[in-house]
Amino acid sequence: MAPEPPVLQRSIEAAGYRSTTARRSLLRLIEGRAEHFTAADLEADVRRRRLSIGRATIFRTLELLVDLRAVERLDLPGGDHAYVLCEPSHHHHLVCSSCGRSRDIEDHGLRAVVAEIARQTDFEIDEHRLELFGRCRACRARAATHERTGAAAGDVA
Amino acid sequence: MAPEPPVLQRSIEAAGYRSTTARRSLLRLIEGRAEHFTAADLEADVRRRRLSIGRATIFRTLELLVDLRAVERLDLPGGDHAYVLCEPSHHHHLVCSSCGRSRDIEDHGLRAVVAEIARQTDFEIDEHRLELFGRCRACRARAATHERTGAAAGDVA
DNA sequence: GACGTTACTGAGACTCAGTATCATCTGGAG
DNA sequence: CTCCAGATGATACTGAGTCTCAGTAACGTC
Repeated sequence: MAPEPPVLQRSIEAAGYRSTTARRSLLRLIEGRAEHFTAADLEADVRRRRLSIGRATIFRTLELLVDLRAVERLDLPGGDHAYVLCEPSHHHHLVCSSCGRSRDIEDHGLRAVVAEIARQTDFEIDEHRLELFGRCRACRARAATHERTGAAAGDVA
Repeated sequence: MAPEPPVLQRSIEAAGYRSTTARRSLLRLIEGRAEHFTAADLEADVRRRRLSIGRATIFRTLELLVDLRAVERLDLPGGDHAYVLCEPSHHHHLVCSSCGRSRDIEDHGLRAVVAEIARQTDFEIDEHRLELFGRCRACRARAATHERTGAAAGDVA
């Protein structure tokens, strides 16, 4: 939860893109988010802060960040799309379906599994995507507490 | 990999749903597809054969089949959704990005990887999705042949 | 076979994410 | 300061998927 430096902005500049007001604002908003968010969330954020940034620009910026691998687009179980800030290396995501936070996860033997599948099926696998959904420790703890104290079963969305 | 009997229809009936004309037609169309397909593909099919089935019904039927786990919805790398006919057990998909065919794949050690991730992150993982994309043997062979000549002795089907 | 219940249906309006177009603006190199 | 490609925002558009609702048909019962 450290207030991140403008790391996204540097990636953008390093890649030769212009540093514009719209982009800077969006990057700041995105960097402030711990959880995954949808394009609509981001748009709402923009409106709330009275920034005048067009919808198109929001999508363009997200696309840009996805290209730079600074943000990844993920497919939630419901079928919606969301974005998460992440490290620009190959990895996967573990998303807490209760609080929405996500964390990057490394290989953990997956590479071997994929290789094995490739061998057995005789496919040349050039892309794989693993997405995991569950509940993090904090959320489980919170749920347990609520149950015990008999707080009127408030489940969150 | 067998010339399917109306197995989908049986699932529908077994689950207590009605066997209607619209459903039967759709099921036949779906069972005739080896590759993954989008809702739009299916709709085009319907139109081509002059069947009068509403868009809503197409989506409703797909949803039904997804519920029955007879069909799975998958997220293609481009972000579109597609559906594939599949076994009603937990498994994953390996999709050939060249010919579009997909095949179900089993565990191959993935379960262990997921368990390991759960242990290390202290998440309670209740859903995971692995999708693999690549090129199947046949397509690789075909590509190689085309490169070498213009047409040669074809194996494959 | 006729009947009644109710699940299912098609048409079409609607929503909402994402894209395309285009006239205007602006960052930053020179 | 000048210049212009790259960026922007307004707006129209697209296309997937949903909702509604009046009408239809499947199927158990008599």
